[in-house]
Amino acid sequence: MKNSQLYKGSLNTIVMKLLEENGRMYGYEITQKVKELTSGDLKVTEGALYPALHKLEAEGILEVEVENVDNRLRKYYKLTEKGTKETVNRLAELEDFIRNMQSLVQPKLSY
Amino acid sequence: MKNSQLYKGSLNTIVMKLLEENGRMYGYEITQKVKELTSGDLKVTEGALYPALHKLEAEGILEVEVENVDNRLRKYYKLTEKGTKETVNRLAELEDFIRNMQSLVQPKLSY
DNA sequence: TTTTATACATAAATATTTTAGGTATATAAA
DNA sequence: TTTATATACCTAAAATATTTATGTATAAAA
Repeated sequence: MKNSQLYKGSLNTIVMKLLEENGRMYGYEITQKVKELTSGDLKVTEGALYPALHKLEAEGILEVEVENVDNRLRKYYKLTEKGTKETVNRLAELEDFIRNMQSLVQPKLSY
Repeated sequence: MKNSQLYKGSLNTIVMKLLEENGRMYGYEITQKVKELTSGDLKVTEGALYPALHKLEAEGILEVEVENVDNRLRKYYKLTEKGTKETVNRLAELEDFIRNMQSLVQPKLSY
């Protein structure tokens, strides 16, 4: 995703949260949305994203709707009921993670 | 480290910051300190920690001083000069990471 | 007409961590 | 006194996630 190792393990949470916000999204759209929301700082690579989407679908977290737009394939993903519940947990874990990291390193985050 | 994937990739940063704070520490001490600072929430496993310490040492980020305390071996690690410089970068990356994750997960705060 | 953008995908290599052991001493509990 | 817990190090196989490097194909822009 980036040259920082820190993003490892955060992709699923990012995807799930974006889908919770936006209802349904397709893979390419997710890569663009992440770039936009982080001012170009974070680039989700396709080699990471597509396998992640497939795995979340296999786990019953996401479901897919295939559509054809302008002669191009699009696979829209959205959270299942199970996925919506699981997203709540993931976001709580993210909050714990950020809180714990701040306890450990106390970065000066005075924005 | 935990059942949350989010901590993947953060171990080096945690270790380096703790050593920056505390001058020198030994492995077991690091595991206890992390537990303490996160109120028992985060447990650094030895299977992750020791290989990480060895790798940071091999990279010239850390250096080691072996001592014998109460008939038990202790390997004190501290940052090298290179390691101290590198720690500044890692902490900046962590701040970027946290800021980006907050942009992604709390988009409502961006306006 | 060549490049860029859109849109999907996989496979080998790499990196990190988990899981599951192992050795050994000191102290507290049963 | 035996057992469990705490201290203190370690590694190796397996699991997991991601990077890097490709591949296919259409549409639009330079």
